[in-house]
Amino acid sequence: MGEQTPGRRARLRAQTTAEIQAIALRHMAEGGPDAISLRAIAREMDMSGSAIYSYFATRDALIARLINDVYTSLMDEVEIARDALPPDDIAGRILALGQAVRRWSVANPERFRLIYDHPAPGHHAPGDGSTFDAAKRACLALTELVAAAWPHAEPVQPVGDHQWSDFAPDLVTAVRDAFPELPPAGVALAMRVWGRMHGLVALEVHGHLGLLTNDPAELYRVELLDLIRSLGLGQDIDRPGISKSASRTPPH
Amino acid sequence: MGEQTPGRRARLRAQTTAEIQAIALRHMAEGGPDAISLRAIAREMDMSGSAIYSYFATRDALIARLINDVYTSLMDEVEIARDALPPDDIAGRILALGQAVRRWSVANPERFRLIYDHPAPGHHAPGDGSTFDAAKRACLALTELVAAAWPHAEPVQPVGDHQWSDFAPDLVTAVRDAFPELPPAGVALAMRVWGRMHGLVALEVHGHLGLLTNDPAELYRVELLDLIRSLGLGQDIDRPGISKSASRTPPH
DNA sequence: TGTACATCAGTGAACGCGCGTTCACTGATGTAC
DNA sequence: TGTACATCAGTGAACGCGCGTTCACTGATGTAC
Repeated sequence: MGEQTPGRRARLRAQTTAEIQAIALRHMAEGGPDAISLRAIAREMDMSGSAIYSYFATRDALIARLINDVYTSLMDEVEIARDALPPDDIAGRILALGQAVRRWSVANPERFRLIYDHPAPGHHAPGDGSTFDAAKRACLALTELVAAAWPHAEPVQPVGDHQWSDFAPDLVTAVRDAFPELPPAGVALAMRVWGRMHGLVALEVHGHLGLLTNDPAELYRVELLDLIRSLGLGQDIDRPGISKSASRTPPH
Repeated sequence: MGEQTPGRRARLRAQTTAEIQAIALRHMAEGGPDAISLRAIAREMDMSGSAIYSYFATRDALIARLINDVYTSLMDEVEIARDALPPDDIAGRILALGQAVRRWSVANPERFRLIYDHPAPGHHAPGDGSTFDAAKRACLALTELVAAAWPHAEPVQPVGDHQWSDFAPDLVTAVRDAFPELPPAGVALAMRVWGRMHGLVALEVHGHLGLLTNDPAELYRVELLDLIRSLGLGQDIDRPGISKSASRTPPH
């Protein structure tokens, strides 16, 4: 009774697969990526260790899947935050995107480490393809905003020496398709914006900032404001939506 | 014959200790921090596994020592690069410091990971004291430059909400001693500068940038120029010492 | 210069651990007639 | 509706591995008289 298109077995299978991943993520959150052990996961599920092999061919396969899913969920969340603001509010969107990145990262430090630190020990990214796709997605989301800001940004940005040939061919075709007006320097700027958003967050997630300040959120907010200024959008940053209170708990 | 003050035994001892550390660093460079195995080190030195315990009480003790030494050597190198320029050339010093950070990091990716990523699995920083000192040293080096730039930077930086109470007491006293004119916002700016220098480098070291561009050095150079501009030192960045050719191999 | 003793670097066997992965298997769940 | 068969999730024992750490010890190097 109750056989949908996926089939009962298929559903149970998917559910077990999901449970394995969930436990793996929790173990990772508790003990780092090395703490992912097929035997330990099986133990927690009251299964024999070998049972996992019906779901993942190998420990590496599980980890590769986790990386993929985690990166996707980060980008989903970030894009939702960005899309909460109107497309023409570029400054607001950049701020929202940046703060979403930080929020997610601080809330999920181990997942952050999984995708941004080196892969778990012994793990070699399979084909590198998926990681590349994820990085490209992140970079493209930023490129879209930078492309919109480019007319304001170009006059106030330092002149660098960037050619199309400096970038990965895949990325180049994707960018030229989507943003025909954007020169190589714009792509470079998008990557620098990515790096700038990454820096403080990486320090915080790895515990280096917490020893020095107890208000990293404000530090990051100001950094984003300066970033927005450096994109030539300085005139937009004192609007109400961007006020301090929006990003910080009670003003005192 | 030939007994100096340290004593022959003491010298041999120091030498063996150094060799253990060197091998540990090499193993780490090859297989990540997990690849540090006391037994493997001993094997390579043609010693029994237990012999290591005359030199380090525990695996964690070895790693703690490595972190300390590596952080110190990074900061030594960085400060030398900075001091190659005259003290009043603030923009030049910032650029030199930043590029030294990147140079060292790209040349020693595993050491970078050792000090900036999470500690090796199972390793809890002993007392956190040493890591704190190292982070403080890095932050103070930047604070010195930011303090010098502050009169130029303040008018062009976004206004944030920073109090002395937002920072670690140790840091506050150190800063107020050394730079009495610098307000809390200046300390915050120093940390943001740190984060900004860290971001692109972290992405590059972890292999995320290499998939997208093959000239991360130029990306980083332009980022530093923009950073210098955002400190109000824009007028200084077109001097010869800062020209592109200084940071990049042949112009074509 | 020679002898007696203390130091201490290094040995090697052992303990106990958890791991990834393979393999021949059982028994329940679903499918076809 | 009932029977015969195929599927396949899960079992449990085993292989072989490397690890950190402890412990009682040996033998060379240094020191004191």
